[in-house]
Amino acid sequence: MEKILVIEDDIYISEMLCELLKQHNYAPIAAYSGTEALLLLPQGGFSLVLLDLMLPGKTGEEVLAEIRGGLSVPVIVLTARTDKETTTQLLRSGADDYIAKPFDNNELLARIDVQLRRAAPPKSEMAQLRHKDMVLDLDGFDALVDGKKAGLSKREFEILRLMMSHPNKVFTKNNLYESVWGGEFWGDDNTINVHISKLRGKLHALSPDTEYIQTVWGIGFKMSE
Amino acid sequence: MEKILVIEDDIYISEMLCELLKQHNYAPIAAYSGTEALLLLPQGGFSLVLLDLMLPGKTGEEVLAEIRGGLSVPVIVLTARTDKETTTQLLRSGADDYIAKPFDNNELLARIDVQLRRAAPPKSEMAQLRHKDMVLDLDGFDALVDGKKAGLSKREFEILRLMMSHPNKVFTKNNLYESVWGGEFWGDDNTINVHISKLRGKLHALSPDTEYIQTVWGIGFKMSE
DNA sequence: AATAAAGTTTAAGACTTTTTTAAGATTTAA
DNA sequence: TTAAATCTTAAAAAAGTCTTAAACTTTATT
Repeated sequence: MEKILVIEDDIYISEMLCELLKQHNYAPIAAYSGTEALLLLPQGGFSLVLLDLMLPGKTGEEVLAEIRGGLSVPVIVLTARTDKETTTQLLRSGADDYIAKPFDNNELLARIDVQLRRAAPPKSEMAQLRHKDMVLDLDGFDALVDGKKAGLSKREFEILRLMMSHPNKVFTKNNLYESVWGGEFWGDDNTINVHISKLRGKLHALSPDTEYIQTVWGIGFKMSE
Repeated sequence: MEKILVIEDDIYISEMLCELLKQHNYAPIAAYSGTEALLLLPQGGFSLVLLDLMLPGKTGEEVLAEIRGGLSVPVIVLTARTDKETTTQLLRSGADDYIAKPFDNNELLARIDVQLRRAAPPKSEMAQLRHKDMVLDLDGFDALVDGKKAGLSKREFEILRLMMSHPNKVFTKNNLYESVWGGEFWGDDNTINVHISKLRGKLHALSPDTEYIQTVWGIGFKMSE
């Protein structure tokens, strides 16, 4: 969950902000002065800073300058002054965005979204397949359930990739053998069964109550409904 | 010089924009319709898009959707509608920022600045990649662990640079060979293994207890978790 | 309910891939 | 041109995966 530092001296506004952020699944941390903010910031872990301009201790401008001196966290400034002079100056001095007080909750959330999306390391590719709560990471060659890795072997991964790219198809052993092993299927082969078993075992370890691979008796296997 | 695509059907505004951009050392390219923009975009090279919402051919919203479908170029929308509804929707649907028409030149320039700064991380930061306690110094062509140099060879450095720029991806030997050696991979080649081994040896000398490069059996290598 | 057929699981050995070492070939730098 | 560094090849050792086989379980059929 993304930690957001809320730098705002007005307790009423601060609480309102934190409440709003919590409701939208962020983890807000409140700082009530510029100095307090500068104490909290180096401990890191913040994905974004919401900064009120008028602060006791240090002004928002000073805080902004110090943040920009050493950190790359995105900063959205809350300001009552919306004249072009001020806002332009703000953007120039390192703010990533600003929003006028009083602000609209949805616009604030949208702007937070944009900054977080921007700041997030550019995911090289969203190369992934999904099935229920499992993600098959095609770059990482592994399956994940809420971030936990299954540790698939190559064959296991390839079976899953094949099946997940056609989630409604039932794969015969013949199908699987030809795609994954790349040869013709010799009827009396138990290899696939063993691999499916291992695969289920690894997925089961991540999420004991979910069935991912379904047996279709007399035919083969498919991804569960 | 940064190329900026100006998508605006009003010739007067378009020229004014291009003139402003030229004066500030950008290279503006004008598109006078959504369809024209979509023809120009794939040819790439644009650092930023200025998008008017009301367009002939395709609406701005459609153009925005198509851009977001495949490109990561930042988009600033020019809009006359500034109600929260519209602007929030814009940001949600992939715009990076918007500016109200008629706009203030300085504010526009500031916002362009912000987006370009965001899109192209500052070079000082670009000049290094980090992984655990190791820093890959792209200027110095070497890896460092608390200031100590690994003394990488060219190939070793390039392997590490490739892998560290996609820290979650598993690189097959094919991947590595094609990127680092620049040719096609000849399956029975042990060269990469030897280089990885040497590389690990040098990193190990700097930090004996840290694993930097992880083997993914049957597939390839990746940066360790 | 008994039987046959199909699927599942386990464990051990076969097999493949990776690691390491060392020597020879090639490239780079002085 | 020579010396040094780097790269490639080769081979043996180490590590991990895959297949086989056998015992067990579930499902379908008579």
